[in-house]
Amino acid sequence: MTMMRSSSSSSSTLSLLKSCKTLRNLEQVHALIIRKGSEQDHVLVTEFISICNSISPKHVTYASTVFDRVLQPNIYLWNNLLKCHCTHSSMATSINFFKRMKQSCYVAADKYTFPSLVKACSRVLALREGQVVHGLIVKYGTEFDVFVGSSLVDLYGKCGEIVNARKVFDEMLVRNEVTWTSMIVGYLKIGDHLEAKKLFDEMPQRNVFSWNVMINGFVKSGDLVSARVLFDEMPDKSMVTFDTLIDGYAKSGDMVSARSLFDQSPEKDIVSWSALISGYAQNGQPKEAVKVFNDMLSRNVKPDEYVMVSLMSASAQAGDWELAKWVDYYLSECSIDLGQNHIAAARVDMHAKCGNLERAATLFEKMPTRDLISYCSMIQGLSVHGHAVRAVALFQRMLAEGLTPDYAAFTIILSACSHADLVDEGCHFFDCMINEYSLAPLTDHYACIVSLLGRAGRLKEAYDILKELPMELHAGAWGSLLWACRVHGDVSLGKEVAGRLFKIEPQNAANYVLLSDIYAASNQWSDVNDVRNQMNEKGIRKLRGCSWL
DNA sequence: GTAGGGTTAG
Repeated sequence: MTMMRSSSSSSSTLSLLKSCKTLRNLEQVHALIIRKGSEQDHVLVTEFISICNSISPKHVTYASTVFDRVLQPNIYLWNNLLKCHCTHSSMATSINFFKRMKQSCYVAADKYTFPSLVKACSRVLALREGQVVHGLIVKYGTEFDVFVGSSLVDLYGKCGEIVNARKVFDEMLVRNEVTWTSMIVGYLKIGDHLEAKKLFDEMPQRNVFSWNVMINGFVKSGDLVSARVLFDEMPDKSMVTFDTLIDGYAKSGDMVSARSLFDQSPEKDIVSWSALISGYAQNGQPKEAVKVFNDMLSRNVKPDEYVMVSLMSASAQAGDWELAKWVDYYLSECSIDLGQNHIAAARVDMHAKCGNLERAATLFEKMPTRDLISYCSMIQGLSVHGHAVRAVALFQRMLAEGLTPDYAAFTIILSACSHADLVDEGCHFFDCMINEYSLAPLTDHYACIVSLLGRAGRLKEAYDILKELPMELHAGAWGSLLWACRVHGDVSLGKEVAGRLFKIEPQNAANYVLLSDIYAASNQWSDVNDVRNQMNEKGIRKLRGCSWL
């Protein structure tokens, strides 16, 4: 403050302003501006707004109040606060602010006004609003500015309006790397990799963005070979370049390449660590994921929400109760926003899969709103740990809350019923799936319902469900029905079912053995012999329990 | 005399 008092000229206030790092600093300089009667100093207020914007998105309102005290804001001021709104507020807020600006008789929009406004539209793919802005751009005569043009190419490209994007691009008088890159993004967006690559090869200058965009385009389309070729050609790779390809390898399941590139990467940022951890978790190597996570901690890299979600998924898969407890504790201590549904759902899922059902239930109930994902995590947790009745009750509650179950939700509830022989409930949900939610059951759903009916001895009902379906898709369900026929000694249905199974999987010894057992159980020894002869004729050998290890 | 804009990754 002593330093502030001694400063008298506007330029020293300006440099003080530039050195502000926190809201507290800003407030102090703000007080100084007021005391010195500089509230109408356009340069100072412009800088103030810009600093507000860079310190935190939350300070847009603060910037607005300072702006509102300026009697005749000039174009710099309007444009600067418009930019704040465009980067942090909703598109509607930004457009409303722009309307206020248009009504002000002191200023006219210029070429600096529009790029951020177009970006506000492109961010939310608001094509209609973007087109209106494009009209204004022409009206104000700013369409030949390279920044304005690039923003329009970006808007149309991101909205999939490739013809309009190209039209703007072709009509521009000056194009730079950003213009070309935006055009390439447009072609990649509609999946035209050939045209994208053509532009990439044609463009006079490339920067790091252009390379990364093109590499990412190949990665997204699954063409990791082309991505790698470009990667190896690229002169000055950035962190993003490594991140993109490491993540591409990890998502495609090629953890060997992902790991090797990660090890080559000169620095490792949070995105690379996250890609590797998530890759191991998604590819069934939870232990490896945890190892990488520990390695990351030991290098003092702070995990973020992406990393924590992957780590929770790994803990859930590994069923590692101790690890789950530690992760839970870590989450409660760190600054990650635990209110987000996908994080809460992952947390519930982790505890449920690790068998800590009470903790899962507590977290589940504490969620402000429960979505389908978190319900399913909780229901599945109850089901696999033997609480089918609670699982059914929770499923009912989910329906009562008005959530719409999908295929996966029905698989979970039918399998819960099937594990606990809840026949009536299972039949009810199966019926509900078809008639109330208009979902045609898939293989897994048929397998659950048939095994459920079969174990309950309701063989005819199971048969009636299956007989109308294309057999090839449901061999498993037919097999489970045959098993039920053996358990309940139904010879005639067993013969019928086995006959069908022999047609679609003639080499599966288990079906012959089951039929032969069915005959044997009712003392039809000549039929037993017939089945054995059939097996011999077809050269099928009964598989003995064996292990390759 | 002094100020401002557009393109990439999980």
